[in-house]
Amino acid sequence: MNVITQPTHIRDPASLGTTGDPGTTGDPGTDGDPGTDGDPGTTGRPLRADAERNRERILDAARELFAERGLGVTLNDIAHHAGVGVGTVYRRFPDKKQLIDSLFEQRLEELVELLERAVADPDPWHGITTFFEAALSLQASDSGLKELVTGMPGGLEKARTIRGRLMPLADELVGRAHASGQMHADIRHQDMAIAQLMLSAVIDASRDVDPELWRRYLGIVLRGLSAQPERLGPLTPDPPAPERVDEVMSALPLSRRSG
Amino acid sequence: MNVITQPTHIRDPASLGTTGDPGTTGDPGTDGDPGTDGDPGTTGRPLRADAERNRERILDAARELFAERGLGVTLNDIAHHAGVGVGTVYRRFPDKKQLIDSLFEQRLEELVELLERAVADPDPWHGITTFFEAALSLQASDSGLKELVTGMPGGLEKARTIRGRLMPLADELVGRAHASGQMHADIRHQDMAIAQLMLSAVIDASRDVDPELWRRYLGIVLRGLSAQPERLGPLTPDPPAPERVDEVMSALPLSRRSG
DNA sequence: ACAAAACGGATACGTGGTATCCACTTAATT
DNA sequence: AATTAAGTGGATACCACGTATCCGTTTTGT
Repeated sequence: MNVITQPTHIRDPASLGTTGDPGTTGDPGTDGDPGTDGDPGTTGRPLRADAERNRERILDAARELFAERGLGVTLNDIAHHAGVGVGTVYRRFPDKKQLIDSLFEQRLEELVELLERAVADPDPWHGITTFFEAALSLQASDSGLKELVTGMPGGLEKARTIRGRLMPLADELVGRAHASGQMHADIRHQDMAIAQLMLSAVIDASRDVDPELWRRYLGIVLRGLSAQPERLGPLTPDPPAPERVDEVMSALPLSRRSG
Repeated sequence: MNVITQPTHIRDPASLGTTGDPGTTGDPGTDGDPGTDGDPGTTGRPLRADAERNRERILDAARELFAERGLGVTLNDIAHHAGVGVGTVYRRFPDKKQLIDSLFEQRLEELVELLERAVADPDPWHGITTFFEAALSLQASDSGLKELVTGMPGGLEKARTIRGRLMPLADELVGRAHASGQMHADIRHQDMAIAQLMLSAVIDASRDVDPELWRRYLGIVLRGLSAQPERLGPLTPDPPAPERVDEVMSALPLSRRSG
């Protein structure tokens, strides 16, 4: 399930009314583009009160559903959850990409701030651990955010550029941790990203079994990154019960590509 | 993309010929079940020479494609790659599940052997590292195997039971490593599985950028599991170039569940 | 009261998978 | 070589599910 499925309709003008479609053949739509209706917020004209109300509702529903089920939810789902018709959603947001963009811009900004705060921490290692904890915590509570950070759904540029802003900060942070002798010498800042990726996998897989499980494996990974692992605290929480390991292992999505 | 998509056809008898389907309405098939044709290998009657040849071809193609692209490949893909028609594949293998089962039973057995050998290793830690290396190496070179080990596609029982056989062995192995003081005291055998899962994510994500990258992160994870991380060797290979981190982060499949 | 704006949801349309059917080809047997 | 059962192939039915449209109806603002 690609998060942003390729637009499929795009009715070939030549095919208008050639494939059946009883009763709709003639008379192009009156709603299709009634005077640059789309793009509210850029155009000056304010939305009608009910429209604005619905816009909010849609945004709320989208936020909730994306967080809960990831970016894979359909606009129909969102519409239903918001208590409006599909048409309303599509009038407001030309496609899912724009809806996601307008929703997550701010959330992604949070990540940057988190990392900036980590860099500013007088104790670099403390900065690193708290950053990981905070960032993963966000991802654990918001599937949509997680997918924006790891999987790059379709062509969301926003996610890419944000990752571009994170990189130099991570570099700085790792540099400081090296200087203070707390980070193992052969760790590079790129490893922070891959660590995130590994832990994201745990978040994903264990969400239903123990939503806090990632903390344990963050502990293990941090030991692997640290120059003085013996100084780090005990692992929490406990590992999954042996009977449930299977559940965790089985909860991962599978790879793509078919032809 | 679920690996084993629910069968969709299963033509409702009542709907025969009610939805159009010009020219096919009457006269049930002559090929549908000509005297228990299916299940070759259990039934005594040997296959005709060409049929047997095609069976091999299909198996080869399936092996190759599953390894290369994961269990998501369609039977049509396999048929084409084998140079036979789809019908031929479906006559030989009632559905994809059986094809997978007959292909991977042996491969999964290999994993068990690998772990048994690790348990037998006089140096438990050496056993652990070599097991991880061998198992992940297998997974890196065979997407299908990887998916059987982590994602449990649909209802493949075989994978589940194999994992059941792995567990006690892992327990034994971790016990020995504890006894020899090489494994960190608070590690449990369940953590081996989750470590696999994390590293599988790296394998998946980095396959196109650097297929050996998982070794570096295995190194980091092993440091996190070890009681004496300072004794472990340097990390290899190097991390991905900063410009390529994005590629890796973006290569992960996304979560499932829609409604 | 009236027009413009917005609504809603049935429905077209596309994609991409599974599985079928039957006219034709081929191996095995006589 | 003739016969025929076994096997083949691939166009096609069929379905699930997603996106996006269209237009009769409802609501808002003046």
